[in-house]
Amino acid sequence: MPPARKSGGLPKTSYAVLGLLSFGERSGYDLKALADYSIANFFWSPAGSQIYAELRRLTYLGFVTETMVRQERRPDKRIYQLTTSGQGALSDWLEIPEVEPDIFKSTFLLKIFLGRSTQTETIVAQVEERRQQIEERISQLEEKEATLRDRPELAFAYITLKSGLAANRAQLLWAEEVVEELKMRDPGQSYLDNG
Amino acid sequence: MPPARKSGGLPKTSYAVLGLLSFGERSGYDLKALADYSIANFFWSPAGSQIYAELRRLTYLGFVTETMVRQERRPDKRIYQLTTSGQGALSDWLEIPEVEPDIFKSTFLLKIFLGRSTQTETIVAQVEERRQQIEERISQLEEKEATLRDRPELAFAYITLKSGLAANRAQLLWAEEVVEELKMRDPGQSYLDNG
DNA sequence: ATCCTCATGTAACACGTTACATGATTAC
DNA sequence: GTAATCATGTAACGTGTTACATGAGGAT
Repeated sequence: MPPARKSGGLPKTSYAVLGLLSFGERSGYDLKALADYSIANFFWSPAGSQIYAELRRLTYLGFVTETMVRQERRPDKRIYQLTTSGQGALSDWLEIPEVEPDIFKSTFLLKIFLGRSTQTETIVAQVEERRQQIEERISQLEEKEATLRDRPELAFAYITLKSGLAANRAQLLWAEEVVEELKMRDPGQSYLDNG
Repeated sequence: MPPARKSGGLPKTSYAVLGLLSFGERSGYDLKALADYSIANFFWSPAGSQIYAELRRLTYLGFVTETMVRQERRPDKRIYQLTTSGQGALSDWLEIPEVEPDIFKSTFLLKIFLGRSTQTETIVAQVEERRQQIEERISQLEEKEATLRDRPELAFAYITLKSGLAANRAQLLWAEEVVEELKMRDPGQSYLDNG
């Protein structure tokens, strides 16, 4: 049995799984693939083992049902589908008006923040690498955008993708500005004062 | 004794503490306050208890030294300062060229993504509330920006703050677009098809 | 031959949070 | 009087990751 939660609903992860199952029944394995494809960028790219644990919890709670499917050329699998109760839990949650703040954690920005403890070139190099990563990211998202545009049944996926694009484009501009400014301000010198 | 790490350096949290101590010696209590003020937005707003645990680990590792300070009108406290070894660990880490991806997790975007399982008005309302939150956020950051501008000793703090501003401004535009589009596309109707 | 995909899971661990405890001083 | 600040910590818990195990089928 899963640990009882003290108060206030399931962990967000559970709702993510319920939400993915609202698009149709799936195995744990397929759910992992779907999560990686759809919500990994802004929410969750789960470890395989966690998906299976989560599905056991949801089964125990009666929010999904498990169906064993025997296969011959592939390992047997368990298919999960939302119950009415699970659908209810999902839409109840979606309707909670409170908007929680995002979780954002950037080791990269921490390093920048601590920049005075290294040479400026080190920082510049890292911002430049970050800039390249962002460019690749943007290319990927733009490809995905093309496949989502003009498909009204995927409108909400499109909207969240747009958010990612906006964020990355803003950070691209930021990175370019920073590189220029640091290169100008300090052409080859280090701060290592401390105290 | 703290658990030995299997490989490859300390947790990022340790470097955050080392980094904050590079600005000067501090008590656990003061470190928490400093973290909340400086790096909370892009990295870390630690629980009090975690700071103290982290300081014990860093002491054990020889990266900081602990000095007991007796006080009369306040509880006694322990002041921590970086050792040479700690400074070395910090700058070694800063110089690692690998740029790790940010961690981003948005329950808000998950709800948007699952929007077809509720009424559109519910989604619109949440995006509108988010928009307001972002506006407040931007105001706070702009205030901070004013205090940081033209203070070259805080240049790196200024740069990270700019990143936050850019991100929030981009999300503000996104939110405004989304609200308009959803209101136009669907003036008061719900999708609840499933399967 | 070797690797990847499909498919599910166990065990151990690390990180971080919450709740709780203590207790004096200072500000409203 | 009540609350906030200063100051440090313990205990319990929940989440998520990593490493590992198994094993057949299909691709290169």
